[in-house]
Amino acid sequence: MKTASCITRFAPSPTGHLHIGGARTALLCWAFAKKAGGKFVLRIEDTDQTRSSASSMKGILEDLAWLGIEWDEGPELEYKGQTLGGDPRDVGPFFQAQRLDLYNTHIRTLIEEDKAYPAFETPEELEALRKEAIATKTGYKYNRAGLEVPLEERIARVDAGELHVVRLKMPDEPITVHDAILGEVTVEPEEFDDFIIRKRDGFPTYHLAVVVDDALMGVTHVLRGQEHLINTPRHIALQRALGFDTPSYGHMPLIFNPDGSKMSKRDKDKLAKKAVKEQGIESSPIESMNDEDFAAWLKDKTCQLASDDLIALAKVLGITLPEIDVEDFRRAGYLPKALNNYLALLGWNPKTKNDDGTDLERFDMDYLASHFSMAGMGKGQSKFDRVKLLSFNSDAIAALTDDTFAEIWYDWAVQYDPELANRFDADAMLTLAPAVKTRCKTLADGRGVVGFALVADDAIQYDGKAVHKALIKGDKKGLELLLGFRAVVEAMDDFSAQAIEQAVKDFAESQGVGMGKVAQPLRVAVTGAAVSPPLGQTLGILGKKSVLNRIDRCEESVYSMATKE
RNA sequence: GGCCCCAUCGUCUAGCCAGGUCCAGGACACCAGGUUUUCAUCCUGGUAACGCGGGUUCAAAUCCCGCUGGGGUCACCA
Repeated sequence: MKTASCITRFAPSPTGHLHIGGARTALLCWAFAKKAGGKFVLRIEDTDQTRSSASSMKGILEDLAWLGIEWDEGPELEYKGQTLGGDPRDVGPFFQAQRLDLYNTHIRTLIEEDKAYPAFETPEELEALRKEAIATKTGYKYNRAGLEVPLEERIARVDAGELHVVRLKMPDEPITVHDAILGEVTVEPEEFDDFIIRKRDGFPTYHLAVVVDDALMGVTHVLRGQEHLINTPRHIALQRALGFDTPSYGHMPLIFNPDGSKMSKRDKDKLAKKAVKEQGIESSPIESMNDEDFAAWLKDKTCQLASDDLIALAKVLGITLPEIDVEDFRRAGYLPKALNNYLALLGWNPKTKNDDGTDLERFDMDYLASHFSMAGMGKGQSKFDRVKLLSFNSDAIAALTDDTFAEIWYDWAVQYDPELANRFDADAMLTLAPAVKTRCKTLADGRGVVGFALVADDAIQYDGKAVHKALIKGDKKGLELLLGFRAVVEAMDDFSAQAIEQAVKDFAESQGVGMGKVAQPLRVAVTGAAVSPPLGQTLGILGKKSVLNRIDRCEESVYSMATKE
């Protein structure tokens, strides 16, 4: 095995979509490796047979690839004509379930060297002991009963095929973690018991697998969430028992919701359940689910819906689900660039000034890969501020060229908003691009900006207030100007945005009024509202015929409103 | 509850390690004004924080202690 100067890894368990917190961990691991000129390894921790799934694994790989967090080694994935992953150092496989022999070899060694031992208690027995400990308010610790069994008997029982777990004999000494972010953290031996390294089902526990794999894959730096800090002394003990080197550790602070709660996938279900109750819905409003399952889901606080069902439900309820998984952010129309930038900044700071003296906050993946350093890592937990992310995202969208925006928007729509993609093809979206780009914070927002073009000419809902203000108020000058300009439109051959703008300007001048006097009635007439993209673009998107239709329809609607008064 | 980690504007943070240049800087949000045919963009300005209490020191956001608060963890999950 060849060991590079720096090898980091991201090791998700394939039990669901990639959580946004996981994405940040992966991003910083990636950045750390890139900066050091090392390698970033992806490993799949699928030792929990009951919860792991191949589809989750695939989803996580795709999410990472979409973000642009490319792994040098690991499971292979074809993405946009590129192959990610591979095994150039021959350290695979990268699925823990395929590495059982490796783990068992090491476990056997530990047992032979009397550093680990089989234990025969059933989960039920241990649970009883644990409950007793809680009842008497003493901390629970495994009582080492497995060690009481004479060695020969242990061997005999194992050989006889009796179900057992294997536990590590924890050393009776304090263990210090030298953490790159938090400094030295020492934990006393009383805090640990002989934890399980192999389960009854023969699979290693996370602790054993992670230590063996990190060592065998040559991992030099482990960057992970702070929830693992207490595990690290266990891992160090395991490394010492196995004769492995201890890698450098860095435990980064966790990310929370703005209200301080954990960012959990369940938040989505929670919100949906609340909306269902508020709206008094009693039977399943979506086809893919029957009433029975719906009721069961509603009743059980911990019950989670499949992603597709949840999305369908949210649509019916008219609610926006909170984004928690990378997949949610993709669907909502965030750009990887903005998401990565925001994520990196959540807990890491480049500590660099821009030329104008402000702090550097906006940077891309190249910058991260060439400037990331542990020195910039913060220690405090942070809250996920969607509003700031939205700001990053709108800026990233606005900075796109029209061509790129149209391409990205179209691809997004094909995948997440087919209705939109049907109404506007890629060329139409290019026409829309200048109008939409600066007006949407996410790709999903784009729909709202061009909403006026999505309804049929005879289906426009006129905003009474806007109609009144622009067309009726005063001496009906608004309506007169509108009808006057209708003739101009009819005579136009070139119906481009520029030509329209010019025509409006010329017409206003000829009538001796300000541009607004012509523009607003026109805007209200064709969109139904007082707000829309610039007139040239608005009319251009609709096309000449549609504009004339809408002006006529508006005229009728004004007469009917006037009659009512 | 035990153990462990953390603590600067509403939020993310710079400053803290090597105390004075900090009546604390930036970003997002918010408020006001300007540009604009509306909206958005953009520009200008503004409001806003060192959790509390002790120490050490000529001097503390920065060092020490306590408290409070937040978080993690205590699985045959990872």
